[in-house]
Amino acid sequence: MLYTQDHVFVQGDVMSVHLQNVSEAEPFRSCSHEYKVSCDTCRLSRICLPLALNSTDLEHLENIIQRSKPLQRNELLYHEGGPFQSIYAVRSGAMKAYRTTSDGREQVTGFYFPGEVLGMDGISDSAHASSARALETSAICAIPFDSLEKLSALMPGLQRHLFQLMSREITEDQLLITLLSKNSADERVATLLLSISRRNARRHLSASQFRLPMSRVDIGNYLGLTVETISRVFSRLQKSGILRVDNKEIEILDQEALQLAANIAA
Amino acid sequence: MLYTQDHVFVQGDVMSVHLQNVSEAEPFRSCSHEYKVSCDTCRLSRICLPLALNSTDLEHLENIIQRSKPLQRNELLYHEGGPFQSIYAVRSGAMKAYRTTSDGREQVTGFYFPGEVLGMDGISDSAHASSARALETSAICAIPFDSLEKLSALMPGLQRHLFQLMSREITEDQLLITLLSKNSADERVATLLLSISRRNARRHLSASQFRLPMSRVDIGNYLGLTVETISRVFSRLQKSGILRVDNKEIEILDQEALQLAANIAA
DNA sequence: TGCCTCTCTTGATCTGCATCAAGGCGCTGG
DNA sequence: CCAGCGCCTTGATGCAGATCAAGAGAGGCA
Repeated sequence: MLYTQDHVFVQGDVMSVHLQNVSEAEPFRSCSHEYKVSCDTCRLSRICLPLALNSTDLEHLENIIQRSKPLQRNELLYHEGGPFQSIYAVRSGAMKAYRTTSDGREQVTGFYFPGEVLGMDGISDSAHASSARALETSAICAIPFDSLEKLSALMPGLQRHLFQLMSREITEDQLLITLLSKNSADERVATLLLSISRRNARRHLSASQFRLPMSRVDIGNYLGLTVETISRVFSRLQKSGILRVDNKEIEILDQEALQLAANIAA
Repeated sequence: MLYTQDHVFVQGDVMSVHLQNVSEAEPFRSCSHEYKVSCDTCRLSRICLPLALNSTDLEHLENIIQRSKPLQRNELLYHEGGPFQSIYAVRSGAMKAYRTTSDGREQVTGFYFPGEVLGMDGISDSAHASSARALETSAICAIPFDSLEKLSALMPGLQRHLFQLMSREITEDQLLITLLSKNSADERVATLLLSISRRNARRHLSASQFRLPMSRVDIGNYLGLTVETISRVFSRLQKSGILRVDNKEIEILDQEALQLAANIAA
């Protein structure tokens, strides 16, 4: 129905095709020279792995990280039920994670920007509990989890960092739960915009002007609202002078008013 | 949270004793002989600590676990913003976890029954991101996290179980997100009842008859609904012959119909 | 024993968002 | 260049659940 459109159109088939073809299906298995990047030259390392790792430790970590050619828009990174092997760090682009309900609808559970890590929900039973798809062309680092486990037993800082990363994911999910349970449509949208704004700032990008990588459908899905409502909220916020909206281009004109509109805990 | 029924759990339910002395403020700081219990005699160990730990490992784990006198109904176990020191396993009774929004309202983020572990949201920044309160008289095992970290670096099985435990929490939060975002009042309530039923079954209690430890207010809060709606849904489910409701006593008369009413992915 | 308070239930009404419907804009490919 | 399809916007209407209101139980305590 409403939410199925971009989902019906491909996935399953494309994925199974990919699964037959080694290089496509397991893009991270063979990392070629061309995508070689190292953590210590990565501009995101401060965000992505803010470990107090010494250089030998960092080298060990780098040795297990795999990179592949970038994912194109709408390409799947992993899918629900598929074998869990790695967690993933976004290097560039943007991803969405979602699960599919029994009646075939999607629930978007999160958006992931450069420096952020996804895929940790697959650890508990060795299968991914959600799917992840590129919202635009995206470069991803895959970190094989079994190697990571072994390494982190040897490197206390890494172990702690992993626990913290997962704990943060829990905290953020709880914030979303609260948002869905207690806040109005306007508040939800305002909160999402502020979240994106903050995450941009963390990467030294503009906190007030950015392009949304996701569609209105995805936003609505994530926030438990319909496309129409998202569209109306954007119009409303624009009319009241808080935002300038031009399709996916957003400019926050009045940060304080937006914060007020979000009306949530810190 | 929802859907926890058949997972593998980790931790420690059980436990041992020790500690130095007691105060109301830090109930676990001090604990005495009287609360001595050991993991290997705990009826919940299969649920709480299904580790393939050998007896030496188990002994090590037990040595770090602290127990105190039971919490009374409405007593706080930890509170939002308070220093994070331990994660907690419920031995008996029931707990709720919740966060407080900026405008002072509560959002219940989970209910925890014997054998289940809570408090992991505090790891990321050394302060609890939520509060936890006893719904009834409850016995709790505290597991100091720094000791647990050190132990788990030495015991690969323990490390893995911790990762799995946290991953499971993420997965369950995502199911709640989906429930709040996509399901009707009836579906939400039915899903919660089924979740509680399954978790009872896991502890070899009746899956069809039980007493809800939480109030209608807490249920509504957790499910993003008002008390009145919860009450009406209970009445409706009773009228249709699916439940027998007598205040907090619930009997599931038609499991299949309830499952149908829940209408969610497995 | 009876009062007080807290929790739950039920009814009446209101409202925010979903749903239904229609049209516009901006790609992309012929 | 236009056709067609995604994607977005806007308007009209409907409905699930919130809100408001009023009692009824049930437990704690004097």
